[in-house]
Amino acid sequence: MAGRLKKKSDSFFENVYDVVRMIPAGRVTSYGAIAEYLGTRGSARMVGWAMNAAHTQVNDVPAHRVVNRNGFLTGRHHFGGPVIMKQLLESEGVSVENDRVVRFEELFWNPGKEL
DNA sequence: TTGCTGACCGACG
DNA sequence: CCGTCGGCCAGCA
Repeated sequence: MAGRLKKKSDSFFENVYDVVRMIPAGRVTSYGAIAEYLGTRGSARMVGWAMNAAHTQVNDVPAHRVVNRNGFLTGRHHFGGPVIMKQLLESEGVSVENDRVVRFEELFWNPGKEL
């Protein structure tokens, strides 16, 4: 069998999407945490940029569960609406106030730790 | 092809 | 305390 069971991520983006999809509902993570899990801690920017490309993906990428290190919804403007991200999070039971995730530290999901 | 940008993070002064 | 800069990598003109 020639090989690869899974295409092992042709792109760095695929890796990011895979991690983001693993985030359980009602939980949130940060760009840096994903980057660190992928082994590229310094490339946290690419994680955010991957989210931008995620919009082109047919698969549902819960990018709304990804926030910055402070728990602020930095990318809320990229969902097609400034309140979409907030509503999605609240729909999953995550309280968002002042563009910030309430009890972010409690809801924080570490991909390298939880897995 | 080269160069710029980008939803971040951490360090430094 | 707050402002600024560097780093990382991939997509796009």
